[in-house]
Amino acid sequence: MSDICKIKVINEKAVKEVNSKMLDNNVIQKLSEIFKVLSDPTRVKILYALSIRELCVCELSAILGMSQSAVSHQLRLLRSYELVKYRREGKSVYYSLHDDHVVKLIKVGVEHVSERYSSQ
Amino acid sequence: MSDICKIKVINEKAVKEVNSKMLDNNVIQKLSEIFKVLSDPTRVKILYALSIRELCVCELSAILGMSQSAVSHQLRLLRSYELVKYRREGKSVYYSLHDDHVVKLIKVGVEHVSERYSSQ
DNA sequence: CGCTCATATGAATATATGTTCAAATTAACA
DNA sequence: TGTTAATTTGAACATATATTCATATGAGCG
Repeated sequence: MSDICKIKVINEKAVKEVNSKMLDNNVIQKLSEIFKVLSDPTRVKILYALSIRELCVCELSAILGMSQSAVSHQLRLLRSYELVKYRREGKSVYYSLHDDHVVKLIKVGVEHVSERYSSQ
Repeated sequence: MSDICKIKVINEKAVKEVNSKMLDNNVIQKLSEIFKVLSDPTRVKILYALSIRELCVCELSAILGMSQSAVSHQLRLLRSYELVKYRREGKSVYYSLHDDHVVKLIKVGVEHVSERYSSQ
């Protein structure tokens, strides 16, 4: 925070240009938050699974090969971001996607990954 | 890992269906990795800034209001994922985007965020 | 060469986070 | 109502990670 580089002329131009076009801090924040949610394999699997069909915690834990507790913790997080919703049916709680915004992101991500690790 | 739920009939059907349609583990892994890169506000800012124009470390640190060291550490990470490339010009090192795959992701993310926090 | 500026790097620290374990809810059902 | 199954929750632990500080590298320049 102290040692900012000394070059003046060229910098100011570039810095000002970029600053004027930079995304709003609030948007950046929300953006990185949503990416953080998707930065965990378990959560991506859960969301993708739910994009196929509604599932209860038990089924999810079987699909993921993980403890119900771990799955439940992740579902709690996904709930807090309003990415999933749930309904109770007897003893089971069925989860589904709140909407399909996130699945779009995942699909674009899949494209990115494929383009990166196949042709190139 | 021990207590998988006891319901048999309904589950097997759902579990099998989802498992058959589930994304490859390798893809999931790579997917969450790229999302993890984007899960930090600083890195998103860097990538977005570089999508506007080529910048040296010094300019980036001015734009972000962060120490050169912190920026350099993040650039190193972005380099390791081949998201940015660089060229030396005298004492400065100029960074630019390796390609624009990631910017696509960021832009879809921005759409997601806007749709989420404006209309709804 | 010695000096300075731009950048990189390594160690250290503080903080965040994913899973496990144990215990608590909640609903069905006999 | 007492038992069991499905889920949730809280604490704890281990691991990851973003930034800082100090130092190293590397290029220009006198």
